[in-house]
Amino acid sequence: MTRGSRYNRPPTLTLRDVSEASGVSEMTVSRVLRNSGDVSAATRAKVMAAARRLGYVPNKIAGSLASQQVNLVGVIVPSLSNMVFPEVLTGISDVLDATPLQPVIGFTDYRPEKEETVLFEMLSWRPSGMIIAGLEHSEASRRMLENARVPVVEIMDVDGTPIDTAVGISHRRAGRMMAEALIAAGYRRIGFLGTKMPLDFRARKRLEGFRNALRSAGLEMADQEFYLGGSSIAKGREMTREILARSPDLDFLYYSNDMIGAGGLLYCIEQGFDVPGRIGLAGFNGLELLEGLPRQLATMDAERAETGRQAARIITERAETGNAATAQDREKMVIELTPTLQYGDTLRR
Amino acid sequence: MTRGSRYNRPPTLTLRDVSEASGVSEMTVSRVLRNSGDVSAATRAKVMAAARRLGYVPNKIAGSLASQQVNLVGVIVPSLSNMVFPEVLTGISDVLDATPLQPVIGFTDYRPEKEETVLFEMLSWRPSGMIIAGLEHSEASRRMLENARVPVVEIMDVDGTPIDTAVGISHRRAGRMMAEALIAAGYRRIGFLGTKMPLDFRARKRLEGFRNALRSAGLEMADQEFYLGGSSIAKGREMTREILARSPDLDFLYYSNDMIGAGGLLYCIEQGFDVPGRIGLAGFNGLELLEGLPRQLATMDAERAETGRQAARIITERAETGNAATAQDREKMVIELTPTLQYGDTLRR
DNA sequence: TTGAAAGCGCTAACAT
DNA sequence: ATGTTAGCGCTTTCAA
Repeated sequence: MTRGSRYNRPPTLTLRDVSEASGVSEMTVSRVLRNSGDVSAATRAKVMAAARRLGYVPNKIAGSLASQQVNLVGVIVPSLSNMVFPEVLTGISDVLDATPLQPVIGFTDYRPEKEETVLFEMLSWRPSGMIIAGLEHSEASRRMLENARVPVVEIMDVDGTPIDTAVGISHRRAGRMMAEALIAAGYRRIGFLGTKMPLDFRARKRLEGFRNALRSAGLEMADQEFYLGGSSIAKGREMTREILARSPDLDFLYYSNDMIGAGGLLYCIEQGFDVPGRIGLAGFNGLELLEGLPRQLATMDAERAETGRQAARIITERAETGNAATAQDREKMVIELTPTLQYGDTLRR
Repeated sequence: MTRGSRYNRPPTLTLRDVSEASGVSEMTVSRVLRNSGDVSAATRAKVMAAARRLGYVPNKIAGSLASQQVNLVGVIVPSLSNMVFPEVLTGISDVLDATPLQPVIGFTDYRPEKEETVLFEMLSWRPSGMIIAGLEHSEASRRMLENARVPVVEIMDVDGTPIDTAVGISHRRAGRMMAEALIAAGYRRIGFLGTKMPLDFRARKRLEGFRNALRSAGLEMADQEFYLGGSSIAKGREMTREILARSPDLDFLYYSNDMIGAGGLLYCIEQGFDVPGRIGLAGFNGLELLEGLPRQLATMDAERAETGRQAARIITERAETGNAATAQDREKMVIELTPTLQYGDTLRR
């Protein structure tokens, strides 16, 4: 049977082609192309020339099957739309770029079923590690991650029990910190504006932490406004109008993200409100992209790039030391990063 | 030699484990798990139960090697940071989600060498298709794409010769359209503000088209300002201050993207300029996220999501009809989408 | 409807 | 420094 005859598809080049073209055995060609083992400079040159001339591209499918090594790291995040995940991915890339590992990205759209599908799909490629947003997963997803025999890093949340390792900020603490800051600044009639999305656990935890801190200070949330769909400046503007129409005496508005916070800020400025005197405002995320607004919104930076970098580093280290250290035989580890409060121009000190 | 003994790594489950657990041959297990061929309901049930119980995850590496089919589509874009590529990716995902194909994303950071590396890496996985931003590639990259024997769709630009198929808007035409609109509106002293990045070919083509249209109308660009680094509202504000300090008589500012355009808009409003009377402004991209600013910036929408959808559709169709139709034996095809001019509140009609 | 055999393209392990 | 052999886990093909 001649090569390729099993399929009615034109075969791409193989090691064998390079071997024939260079007069060097397949095995040695393989060694040259992987920079592995001792190969004389002369043969190396012959092989490289032949490979380049033919335009040979190695087949990683075959290579990975043979070596039982796949230099991919699965990364699962909710979406790209809200600006926060691109920064995490950048952090991950920055670290992996210096290694043989390559990130492969998947999206859940905040839907557990989709997370399950994407995860199954990724694990079927036998990656060297998994980085996944959040600590809340379906039972099936947890089991898959536990059985996968690869290092697993859950990112952007540490409020809960990780499968293996978690890196990120505590959103409960972030909410609490913001509440404490604005109480200290003397604000008392506090409103909250945020997403209705029941599956954004991190937003929910921030709200919980915020509310608990208010209670500890003997305060209650005075009013709140929830919305569906994507965050935008326009949405924040509209919601702010509504909550203030209903509760004109609010003296602080806490937004679940900077995008809607920016809308609120623009609205308040237009209305001529004294910010931060008559009313204070704060968002969450520390979006650089909003710098340059007429005033700087108070916010809390979530250490996104650093989270990505640390997660990638953990995977890299463990992938190097062999796959001995996996979810099974390793103690759970939590790395909590500390968010920074930025007062900006919308929160009195 | 017992299974796995070649490696000192604990093996994950294989078909053979499911076969043994269910008392059905490996081959039939494979058929069940792929929904292929005729299998009796009884055996199917047995197999599914065993697979689920064991938590079996198929090994796509092995499967793809055997079947010579890889259900991956490589997608290469410059970056995620500037908001435009996430939308393209969303369009691609929307279409691929209904197929067995999965996107795999790579970034070039606008660097041809990195594009080359990423492309080589991707092709080594033998994907079913490639989607890549732009028409400008290094010689090596072009050759790789030509020899890859997979459908190739170049996106977001049609000003040039595609390797195989191109989908997107003409940036030259976009620049020209904007120039014609503002000339028709009576603006005459025109300034340009944009990125210095020599490798952002699309931004450059827009500028070329814009300039050519000015010349056709007997006008010259009155002043221009270039910057390095990422686009932000703050940057746009700063640049606008500078260009107007230097050339106070400008009556129109054309920004190479909406982000810096937004900064310019905020600056002009603050300065109390009559926009669009005394001075008109326009950006490029149609970023939804900026809706909600005090005024709506004139812009031109680049059909990003639609570009992604069409590209994905092309790959899907060709992947189905077998790999016969590849870059080699197919005529080059260009699909030009038409951008829409949005006047907003900053461009007189 | 089910099974057995061969082989996808490469690399680990073991010669030489 | 180079070559030989076996096999990675699955699917195609062919036989029963």
